[in-house]
Amino acid sequence: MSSLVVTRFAPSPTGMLHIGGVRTALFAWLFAKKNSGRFILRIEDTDTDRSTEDNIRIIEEGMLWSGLDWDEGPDPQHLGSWLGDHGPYRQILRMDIYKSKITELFDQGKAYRCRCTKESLEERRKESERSGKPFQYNRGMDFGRGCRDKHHDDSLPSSVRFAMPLGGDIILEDAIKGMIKFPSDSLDDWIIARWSEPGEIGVPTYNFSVVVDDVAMKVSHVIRGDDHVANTPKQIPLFEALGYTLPVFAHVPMILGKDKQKLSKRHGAASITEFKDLGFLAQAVRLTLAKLSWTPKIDGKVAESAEEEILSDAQLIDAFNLEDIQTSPSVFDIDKLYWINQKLIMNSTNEFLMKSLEPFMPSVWQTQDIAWKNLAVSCTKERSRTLKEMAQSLAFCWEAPQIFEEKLIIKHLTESNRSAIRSLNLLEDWTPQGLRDGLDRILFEHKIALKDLAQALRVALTGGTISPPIHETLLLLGEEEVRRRLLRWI
RNA sequence: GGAGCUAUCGUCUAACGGUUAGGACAGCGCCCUUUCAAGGCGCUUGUACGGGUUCGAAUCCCGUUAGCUCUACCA
Repeated sequence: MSSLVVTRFAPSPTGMLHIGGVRTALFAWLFAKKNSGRFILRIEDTDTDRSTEDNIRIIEEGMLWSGLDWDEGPDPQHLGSWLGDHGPYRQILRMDIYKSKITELFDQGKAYRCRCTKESLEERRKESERSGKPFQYNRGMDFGRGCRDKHHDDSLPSSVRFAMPLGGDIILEDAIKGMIKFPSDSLDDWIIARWSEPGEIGVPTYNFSVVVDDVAMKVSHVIRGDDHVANTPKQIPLFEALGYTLPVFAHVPMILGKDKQKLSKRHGAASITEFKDLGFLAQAVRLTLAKLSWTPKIDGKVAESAEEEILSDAQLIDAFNLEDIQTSPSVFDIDKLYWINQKLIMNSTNEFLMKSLEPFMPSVWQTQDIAWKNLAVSCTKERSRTLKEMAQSLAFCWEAPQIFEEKLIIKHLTESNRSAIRSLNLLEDWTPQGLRDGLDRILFEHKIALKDLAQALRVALTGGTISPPIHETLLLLGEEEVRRRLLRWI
């Protein structure tokens, strides 16, 4: 029995990677890193209707973009092959293992064939509900009416149920939530394998395969969403029936939207791809998510200033521990993400930003020389919350204004400002220093203030009143383009 | 209906049972200023409710209310 920490993220391929899933994965990832353990990505695709290759790809790409790399799981380089020794990491490919475990349970009398049809179950459910009781298979007024003691063989179609303990409590020792007690009689004999033809064992359900896989993959810490708390008392007796020792369970609180409902598309972005397309940095997403329901303590202290809120991955990993995670859910506030993203952009190197900006830029971006890109990035990195905004604030470089608002023309392109613009048009020295001197001279000669000339130039050159500082705006456009755009105003 | 979880500014959160209930985001105001930002300074707003325990409760206990999760041959 090794003491190696192994965590896993086990999403089902539903067509998108949800931000809440990423947060859960992040905690599992941080915990593995913190303890020099291993992190597994496993695909839970026992619901064959929803699981497609494309949907699995979406999960892999989302995880990769988020920077949550896995030690075991699908090999992103080679489709269909696996990283790690406990594969395959798709449940649909592990049927043989599940079936052999179910056979084991049969042999020990801990599982049984159930011939109750959906129709008869539905009828009993209604009967229970009519008398104000919830329906539980082989519990309450349904007790003794099922197949538990009938010892059915597989000669007829059947599903498979797990014989849950009767009476007493099931205790969950949760690393985050503490001890939680569930009365056994609030549960029932649940289905572990779906309906199947005679002689067969059907496709196992989630609660069964998750237990078998977590043990087979030597998962030491099951870190998952709060929505699984109520599943755990079903799973605990199954671990025991299979002779397994229990992993450590840690249920992390949910992430809610502004209306305190589970976060979804209705709240704006919910899938990780949307955050990427909005121009957020993966690190900003990680930091923001990490700080929901968890407060990192650096040297035993929580952040006491804005600067201390901005933490590196290394600091996150170093500070991480399960005990500090909150037990209450938290609302996802995209404003905080915007703020963190902006801070991170400001702190980023120009080189990193140049590269990160590529997907948001027109193709001409790639052909610009390094000095120009450096200038472009350095004069916009403090004025953009996202990469997308950064790209937008540089759009004037390749998009000459087509229309000019009358109001702006009247206000800024006055005769005196235009005469200064005419002088600018005659400037010869377009080196940064030459331009600076030239502008100073023009301001002096025309007796106008920099802010007036700057605004007039912004309108003339970009069609708007917002652009990088005016020297940089001129330099980015370049002598030739500036002259071209000034033509109609002189 | 049953089982479970949760409850501090609008949001994220801090607070050995003793603090003027602290910080961050957002909002607002002022300063700086070449537009927009960034930066600086300041302000507004909070312990869900009701009972206990205690010299003393945001903190411990009970109840209420509200929200969420599970209650599937979904995961």
